[in-house]
Amino acid sequence: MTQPKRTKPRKLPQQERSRETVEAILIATTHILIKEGYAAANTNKIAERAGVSIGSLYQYFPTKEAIVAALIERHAQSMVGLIEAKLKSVSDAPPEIALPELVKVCISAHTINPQLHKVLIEQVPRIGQLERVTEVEKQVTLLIRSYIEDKQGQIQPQNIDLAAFILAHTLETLIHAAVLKEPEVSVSQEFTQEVTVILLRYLKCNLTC
Amino acid sequence: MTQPKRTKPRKLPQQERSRETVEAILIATTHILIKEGYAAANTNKIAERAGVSIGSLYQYFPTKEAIVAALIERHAQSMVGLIEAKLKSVSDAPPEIALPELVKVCISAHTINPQLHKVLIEQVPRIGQLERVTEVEKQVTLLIRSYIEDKQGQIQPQNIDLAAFILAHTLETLIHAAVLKEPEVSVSQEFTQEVTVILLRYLKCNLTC
Amino acid sequence: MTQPKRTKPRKLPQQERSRETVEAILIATTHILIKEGYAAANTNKIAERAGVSIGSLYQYFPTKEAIVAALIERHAQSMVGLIEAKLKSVSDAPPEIALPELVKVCISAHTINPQLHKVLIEQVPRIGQLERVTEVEKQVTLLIRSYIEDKQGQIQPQNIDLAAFILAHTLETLIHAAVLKEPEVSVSQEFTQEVTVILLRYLKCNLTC
Amino acid sequence: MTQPKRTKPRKLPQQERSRETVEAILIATTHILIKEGYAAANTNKIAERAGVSIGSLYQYFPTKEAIVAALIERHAQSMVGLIEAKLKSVSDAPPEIALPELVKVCISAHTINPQLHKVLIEQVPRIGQLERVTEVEKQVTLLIRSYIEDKQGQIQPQNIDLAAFILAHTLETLIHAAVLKEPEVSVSQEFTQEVTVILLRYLKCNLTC
DNA sequence: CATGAATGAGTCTTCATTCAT
DNA sequence: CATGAATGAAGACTCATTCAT
Repeated sequence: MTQPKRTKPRKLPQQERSRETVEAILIATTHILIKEGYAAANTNKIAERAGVSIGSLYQYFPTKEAIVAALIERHAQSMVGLIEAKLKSVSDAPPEIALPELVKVCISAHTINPQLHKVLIEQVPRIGQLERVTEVEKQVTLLIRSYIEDKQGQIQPQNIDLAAFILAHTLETLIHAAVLKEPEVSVSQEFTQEVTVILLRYLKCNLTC
Repeated sequence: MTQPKRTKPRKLPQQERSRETVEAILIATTHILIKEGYAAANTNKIAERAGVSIGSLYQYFPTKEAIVAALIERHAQSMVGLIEAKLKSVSDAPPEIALPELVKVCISAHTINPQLHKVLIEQVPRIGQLERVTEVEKQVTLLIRSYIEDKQGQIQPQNIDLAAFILAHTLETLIHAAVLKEPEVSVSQEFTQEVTVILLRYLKCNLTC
Repeated sequence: MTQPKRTKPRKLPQQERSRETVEAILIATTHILIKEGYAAANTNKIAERAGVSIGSLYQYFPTKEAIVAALIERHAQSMVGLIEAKLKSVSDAPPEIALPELVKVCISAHTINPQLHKVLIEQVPRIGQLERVTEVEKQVTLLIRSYIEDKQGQIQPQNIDLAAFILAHTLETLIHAAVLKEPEVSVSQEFTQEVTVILLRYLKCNLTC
Repeated sequence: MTQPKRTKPRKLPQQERSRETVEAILIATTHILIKEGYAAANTNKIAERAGVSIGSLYQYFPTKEAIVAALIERHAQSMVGLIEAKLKSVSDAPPEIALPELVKVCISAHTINPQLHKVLIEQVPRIGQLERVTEVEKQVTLLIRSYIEDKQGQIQPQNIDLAAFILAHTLETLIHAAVLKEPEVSVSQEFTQEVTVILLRYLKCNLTC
C-alpha cells in the first residue's frame, strides 16, 4: 500500500481569521467533491474556490489527504453525534420503543448531507487516514453494543459482540443504500417500519417464532 | 463529475497469443491492486508486471479504467454465478431450507478472492463504468426478489420489492463487512447461523412473535 | 529540421492484386485526410480503412510520408496535366485568347478535388518529400514561362523569369484562395473575368496606360 | 477534423517574474520552430530551451497549440500593424503614389522574421485557432477594401469586394512567395517595381489599354 | 506475401508541494 | 502570514514500425 501521509492539521487556527480560512477550505472542498467528484478535487482548485492562496491552504493542512480527512471527521462526528444523543435518551427504554427511534434518527443522520456522504463512501479510497470514512459504522456498533449489553436477558442473541455487529451493519447499510439508491423509499413510513421490523425480530423473536 | 471514460475493450483478441496477453494484463492488475492498491495501479506498471509492452496493453484496453472494469466484470460474474446456481437449485425449497444455503453460498462467493473484493469495494471510485462494483448487489436483489415472489403467502412481508431490497442488502453487507473486518468470524458456524436467523425471522415471524 | 525519410514506393505493384492494394490505400488516405485531417491520418487507421493489414501497407510504402507523397504526386499530376494540355492547345494564340482559357482551366484544375487540395495545402507540413505540395506552382511557372518566352516583343515585361513567377503565382493563389474561401465567387463569370483582367493588363498594358 | 484545442492563455502573468517566463517560452518556441521545425517543437523541449519547468509552461498555456497560437497572434499583429500604419498615412494619396508605398511596406512586413513566417505558413497545420496564420491576409483585405472604397470613380474595377480580394491576395502571395523562394529577388528594386505594376494596371488601366 | 500482434520511444499534461517575495 | 510563481515527478496514451506466424 502507499505509505501513510500526515493528516493532522498543521496548526490549529487560533485567531478568528484563521478559523474562517479553514472553514472556507472545507466548504470549498465539500462543494467540489459534490459537484465534480474526488478525482477533480485538487488542492489548487480547492484553494481557488475557497478564495485563498495555495500557500495559505498549506499553512493549515499539510497534505491534500488532511483536508479530506478533516471533512470526514466532521461529517462522521455530526452523524454519530445525532445517533449518540438519541441512544442516550432511550437507553432505558425497551427495544420496542428504542429501535424505532434509532431507525428514525439514523435516517436523519444520513440525510444531513447525503451527497457528501455518497462521495465519501463511493469515491474516497479507504486508505491511510481516509479509512475513517467507515468511522460511523464503528461508532454505531459500539453504541449499540453498550445498549444491548444492558438488555441481556430480555433479548435472544447470546453473543453480544456478534449481535451488535449484525444490528449496526444492518441498520447502517440498509439506510445508507436506501438513501442513495431509493431516496423516496428511504423517507417513507413503510421503510422505517420494515427496518425496525427486521432489527426487532432479530432481537426479540425465538427462532421458531 | 468528471466525464466518463471509455471502458469497452478496444478489440477482441483473435489469436491465441493475444488472448494470453489480455489474460496476463488482468492477472498483473489483480496482483498490483491487491499488493499495492488502486492508486499504485498505473498502466506502465501493469504492463511491466504483465511482461507486456505498454503498447500491447493499449491494443486491448482503451483506458486504465477499462482494465479495472473488465476485472470487476469478471469478479462480479463469478460471484453472481455461484449465488444464482444455488438459488436455482433451492428455488422450490421453503425459506427454512433455502436461506441457510443462500447464506453459505454467499459467504463462499465473498471468499473467491476477498482481497480483490476488498480493494474493488474500498478503493475503486464508483464512477462511470466502475460503478459496476455494486453489480453484485443489484443482481442478488433480483434473484432474491424472484425467489420470494413465488413464496408470497408463506411469508410475512407484503411489499415484495422492499423485502427483496432489505434481504439482499442485509445478506450482502453483513457478509461483506464480516469477511473484510472479521475474517475469522465470517467463516464460523455461529456467524452463518446468526445471519440466517436475522433473515429468516424477518421473512417468517409476525411482529409480536 | 527532422531528417528526411524514404518516400519512394518500396516496390512497384506488378500484379493486379497489388495494384488494387495500393489503390485502396491511397483512397483510404484521401478519405481520412478529407474527413479527419492530416493529424488523424495514421498508418493503422489507413490500413484498416483500406481493408488491408498494416503489414501489407508497409509492403508497398516504406513510411507514412511515402503514402502522402504519392497522393500529392497524383493530385499534382492531374492538376498540372489539365493545365499543360490547355496551354499546349493555345500555345500559338495571343494572350487575349490564351489567358481566359488558362484561367478557366486553372479553376477546373482546382475543382478536381478541392477538399483534398485544401488539406494538402493547409495541413501537410512542407518538409522532406512532402515539400512537393507546391509542385503545382513550380510546374505552372515553367509552363507559363515557356508560353511567354515565345511572345516576347508582343508583351510588356522584359524579365521573362520574373514575369512568369508573377503570372503563375497570381493565377494560382487567386484561384486557390477563391476556391477555398469563396467557393461561389470562384465559379462566377465575374471572377474569371477579373482574374483574366489582372493578368492580361500586366502582360499587355504599358505603365501609364 | 480533430476536435479543436483550447488556445486561450490559461492565466495572465501578474508579476514581473511571470511575464518574463511567458516571454522566455515564446522566444524559445520561436527558436525551435525556426531551427528544428514544427514537428520538433514539443512542450518539454520548449520548456527546457526556455529555462523554465514544464509545469510553469502549463501555468500559462493550456496546450501546445496555445503557445503557437500566441506566437502567430504576435507575428500577425506586427505585420498588420506596419501595413496599417502605412495605409493610414497614404489614405488620401492616389494609387500611383500609394501602391508603391504599400508594396514596399508589405515587403518590410514579410521581412520582420521571414524564417518564422515560413515555418508558420508551411508547417503549422491550419486547424482550430491555428487557422489564424492567415489572419494577415484577412486584415490586409479589409484595409485595402476601405482604401479603394474611397477611390471609387478613379479606378476601373466596379466590384469593390472582389477587387479588394484580388489586390490583397495578389500583393500578399506574390511577396510571400518571393520572400520564401527567391529571397534575393524579393528585395530587388525590379521586383518591387513589377508588383506595383501588376496592381496598378489592374486598378487604373482599361481593358484595351 | 498477408496478417495482426507486439513494440517502446516519445508526448502531452496534471497536480501536490515548495519557496521566493 | 499571505501570495502565487515555480517545480518536476509521474502517468496516460499514441503511433510509426517491426516481426513472428
